[in-house]
Amino acid sequence: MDGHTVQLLSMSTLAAPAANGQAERLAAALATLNDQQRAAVEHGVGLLADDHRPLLVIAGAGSGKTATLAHRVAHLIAQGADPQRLLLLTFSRRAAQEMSRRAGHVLARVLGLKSGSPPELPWAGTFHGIGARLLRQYATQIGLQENFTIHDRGDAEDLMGLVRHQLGLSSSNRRFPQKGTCLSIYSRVVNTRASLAEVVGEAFPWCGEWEPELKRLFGAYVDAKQQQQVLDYDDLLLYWAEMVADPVLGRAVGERFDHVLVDEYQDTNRLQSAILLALKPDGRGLAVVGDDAQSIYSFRGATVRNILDFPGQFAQATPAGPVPVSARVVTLERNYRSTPPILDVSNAVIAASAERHAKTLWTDRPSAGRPQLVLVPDEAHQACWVADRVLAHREGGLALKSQAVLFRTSTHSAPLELELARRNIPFVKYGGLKFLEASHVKDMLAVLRFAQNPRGRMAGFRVTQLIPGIGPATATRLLDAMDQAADPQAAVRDFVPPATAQVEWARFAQSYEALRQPALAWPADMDLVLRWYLPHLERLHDDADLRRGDVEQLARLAAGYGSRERFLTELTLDPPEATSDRPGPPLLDEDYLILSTIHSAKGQEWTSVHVLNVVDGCLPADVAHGAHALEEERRLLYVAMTRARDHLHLLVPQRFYVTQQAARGDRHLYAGRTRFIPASDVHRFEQVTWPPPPPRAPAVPPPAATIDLLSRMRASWK
DNA sequence: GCGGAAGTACCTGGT
DNA sequence: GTACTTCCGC
Repeated sequence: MDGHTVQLLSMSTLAAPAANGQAERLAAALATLNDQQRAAVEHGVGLLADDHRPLLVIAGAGSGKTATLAHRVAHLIAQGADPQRLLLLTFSRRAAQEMSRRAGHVLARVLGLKSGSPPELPWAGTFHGIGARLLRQYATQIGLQENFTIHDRGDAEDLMGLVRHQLGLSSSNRRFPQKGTCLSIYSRVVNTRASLAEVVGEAFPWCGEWEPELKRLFGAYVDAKQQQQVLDYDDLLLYWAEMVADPVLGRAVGERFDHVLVDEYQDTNRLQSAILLALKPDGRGLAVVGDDAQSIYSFRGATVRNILDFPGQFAQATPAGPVPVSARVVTLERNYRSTPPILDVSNAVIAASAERHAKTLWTDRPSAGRPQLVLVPDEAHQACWVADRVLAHREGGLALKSQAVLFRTSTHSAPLELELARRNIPFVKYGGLKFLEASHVKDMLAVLRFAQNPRGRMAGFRVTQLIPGIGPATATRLLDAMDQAADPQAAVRDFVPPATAQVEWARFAQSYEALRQPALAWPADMDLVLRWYLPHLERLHDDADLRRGDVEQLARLAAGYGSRERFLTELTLDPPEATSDRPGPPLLDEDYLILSTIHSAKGQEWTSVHVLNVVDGCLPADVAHGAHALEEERRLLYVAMTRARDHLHLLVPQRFYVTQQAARGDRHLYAGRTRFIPASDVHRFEQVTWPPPPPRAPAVPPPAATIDLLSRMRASWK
């Protein structure tokens, strides 16, 4: 446990609420809130402590949601709550960091701490991150080994693919769903707690004929994971949910926390709400915050029903038996972020939404110019225009960091990235291709994971095949031998490789032995892995130089973690955003433009926001079929627009080259403005066409002289 | 059984 | 453009 926490604990327990000016500082902090925010902060705390109802805060975009949660945390602790018994859950890593930072800030102020020591909340994190921590702590009670490793999406897909192959479902004359699709179906079943039949019927109707095979596949997939002591992302929630569903363990875990606060509740799924309900069946100490208009993760099984159903889920014990208790609901509608014209267009977009909580944001910010709807010929011009505007804003005194460019799909920013690089405008991109997806990074991590958990076959399979002369068959023979051995390491030592692989095998076995030494002090592991892997990297890749940079970057990253286990877990749950093949992330103190997918932008705000490709086919994405999916696309546009404080620019490229076509293809289509901004709403925008239609070129009279060019051409061959 | 070559189907969002 | 499969020579 770190020093901050201990310090906090003693301060809050020793200090009576009124001591040393704390009450005044708390009152001053609360005075910065509006009535609704204060109601959310004070509910069930201090003088209102006998109100035990759970709390639901419906918080519109820019309504000070994070500030409200942060103040509630500070208020709780100032009133004597133990920070170590406070569980603060978010669904994304970025949101968790922001929440911790903000809460720590308010807390430091209220408790009168020196600004140099920002207090930390030990149990603030994502559902998945907290789940991983709890499962490791209770591993032995639930039949897991403490050294279990975690599969990211790629590993999980590969394992699914392997099992799919083993069951004979992969021969190409059968059109069985791809491994990625299989994993999506499986994941959805787990996260929505629905039956396979329901999920296939509703979300994957084209896979209906394969239901019995899918069931068999998923059973084998679960067996494989258990055999290997690996958990996938879904397991972090599933095992947590199953653990707390047990009355004894559920009570034990639930009683560790006096208060449970959940951010972005509209993006939680059934499994997550089941966890909360099991932790706090009477709702005491439970507070959730969300906005149904910003629900954009239904592809991950999130459901707005969690918010809608929240008020009626709880029962509290009384002498006469359990009595249903309804949640206190507080709605935050006042927007502190955007100018009235931005709010106006955002409200217009979401007003057409089919089903939603009636809620209209208002602000008393002074009015300003209308948002721009910018017509450009194509994506190249779009990139040019955005780069121009970004620079113009910066000339006007607006730092790059206060500006963001948002887009539906990671690839949409490619032309812009080129243009920015060309003009030397630094930027950082969020979302999209990950560092961890590069094959050389995967190789390195697989070695570490194989050392951490010798029963993890995916890691072992990958690593051993790096050795020349060892292919799938030999790798399988090794892993089988390890499976059957009481001591897997002995199986490595005794393994007899094919003759062609002998030298390299010995080199590997030696490194593996060293990596398995308990005395090995992290991050010394990294040096061992590097020494073994670099020769393979050189041999396997033409662009080894570039890749070596990534691998060394990974080694530097490793030094920042306390142990191999921490490194692997944290890296899987919190992957670094970018590979270093691009100009590279600028230093932290530099100024840089933000590029982000709309999904990754949630909860953020910028003074100026550009949204790319606001055309049908991109937003809504053309893969979004069905009314349900379309509504989610609408909310995506709403989320994008409500990120803007002062300037909002929506870009509409008219001609759109079709990606995913043969090289040199020039298929394109003429896209239309997104259907979410109908003609009747266009007047709310300032309309811009760029470049402006060129003025007619003045006619130039042809010169009088003429030459016989054609005969000269013929003459040159004679 | 391995590894390279050739052919083919896919392509969102994030833990 | 990539990832995965099949094919073929060693």
